[in-house]
Amino acid sequence: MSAPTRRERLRATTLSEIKDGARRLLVTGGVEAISLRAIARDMGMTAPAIYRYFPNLEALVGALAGDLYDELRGIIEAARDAAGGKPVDQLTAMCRAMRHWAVAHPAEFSLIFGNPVPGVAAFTDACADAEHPGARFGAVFLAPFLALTRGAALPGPPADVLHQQLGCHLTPLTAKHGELPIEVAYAFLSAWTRLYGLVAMEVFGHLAWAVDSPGALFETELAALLGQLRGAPDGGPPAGNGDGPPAGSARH
Amino acid sequence: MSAPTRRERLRATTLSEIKDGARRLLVTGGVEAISLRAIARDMGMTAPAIYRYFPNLEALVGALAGDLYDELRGIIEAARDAAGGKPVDQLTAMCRAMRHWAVAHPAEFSLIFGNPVPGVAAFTDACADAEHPGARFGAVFLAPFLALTRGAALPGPPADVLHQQLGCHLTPLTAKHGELPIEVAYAFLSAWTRLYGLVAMEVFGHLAWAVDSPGALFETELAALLGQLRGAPDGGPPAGNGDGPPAGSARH
DNA sequence: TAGTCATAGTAAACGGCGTTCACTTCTGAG
DNA sequence: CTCAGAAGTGAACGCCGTTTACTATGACTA
Repeated sequence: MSAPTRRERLRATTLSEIKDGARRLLVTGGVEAISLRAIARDMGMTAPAIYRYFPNLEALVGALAGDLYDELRGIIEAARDAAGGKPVDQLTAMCRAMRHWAVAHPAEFSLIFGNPVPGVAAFTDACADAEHPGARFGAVFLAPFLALTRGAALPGPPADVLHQQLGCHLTPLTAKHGELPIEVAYAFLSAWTRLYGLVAMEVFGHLAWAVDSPGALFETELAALLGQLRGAPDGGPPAGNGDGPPAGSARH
Repeated sequence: MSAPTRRERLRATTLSEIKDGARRLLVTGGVEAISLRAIARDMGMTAPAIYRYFPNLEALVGALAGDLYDELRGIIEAARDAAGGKPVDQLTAMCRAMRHWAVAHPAEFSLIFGNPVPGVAAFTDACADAEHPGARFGAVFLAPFLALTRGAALPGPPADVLHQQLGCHLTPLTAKHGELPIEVAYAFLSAWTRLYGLVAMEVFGHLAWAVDSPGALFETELAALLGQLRGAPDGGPPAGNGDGPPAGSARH
């Protein structure tokens, strides 16, 4: 298994060249610009040859989405590892890395976090249990979140109200991560949807009518969110020691 | 100007028939399923005839997006008007109406609130100042929001910190609505992005890995959000007197 | 009423697309 | 050396958006 044959090497390079071409088209023209004929043309091939590597266009787009999930997850994990040991700094760096990647790669972000595209939807549904890419994302954010909120007075309704309102509707989340207190699970989902809403609205252009520099709004919102989690009175910034600007004006 | 000629009447009906067909295709197959040839086929026409009504496919999709904006805005305004005079009840009803429409019409929601689609992006950029559809949406939510938060102790950083961090980056929003205190503008944007993130994640299927009944999470989150705005200690539900379920399990 | 003219529609065509099928070339294992 | 299978080609089918030339017809005017 150690020595790949010559054919296997050629196949691997061709496969990655196909996905590189697909991503180039995605970046320049959006999802609908990805076409087998254009990819093959850029490679000096003909379109039917791609069918030796993917059963159809949708499967190619799905595989591309999977690669993008892994890429973003790696970036976020790297930001976490470079942020020191304090959970609040780790979470801050991870959220900033997420936004930074999304703003720098809007087409890629749209592919994996926007409208379900046929290929991506199939890819998302196919691995719905343990290896779901969204679930792995959640797990990455969940660990420092748990560390941060351990023993803290979380915002939101008290546990009994949560049990009454949410009941067992969070089982898909709690079943994956052992015994997760319901107030922690709720606080995590609340924070995750807040982060998503902020980043997605910026990337999709739905914030341009109201905000001049979305980066500033993001930093303010991030500070408020992490401050609320720690029970702070919504005060100062969360120790922006890492790479991101504590109160800057990120450029798009 | 009162009596439209026969030709004008025919033209109007044909135009709405075209948009009806486009919407039908949008609902059944997503944005990429909208095709001039399919619309014309359903109408018993040929595709080039549609060019008498729209310069190209993108313009048709943009017009459809504009209609959907108006439809959703009308529904939200109706929910507001049916919710009585208390701002908190109005906001509750409006948020519920927004989610209800989004869940009931995922394709339409995706078209106007998801990834920028060529035609929709052009439509969105074209009227970027006063008549921006997102801006009119914001205005609809802004009025009861202002009434609710008047004199209340808003969550989030104090005004001086906001001035330092956000500075004049909120001018696109404040310039449209007179003198808007910066803490109100920030609280409004924070609430709006939270609502968007919650609804968009549910509609796009990005919440299925964690939550069983997104409706329950929505109700909990909505109660917490409105409770925070009123300065309440994150307690009881916000007087669900209207139509929506106070703690129900909305079906998808 | 007869004439004119813009309007609404058609048919044909062009290029691009995903996908299939028959066919050729070439690699690598026995 | 042989040969099965992998990789790639070319042609074709049906779909698509869009353009062009052309026709019928409703509406206004002399």
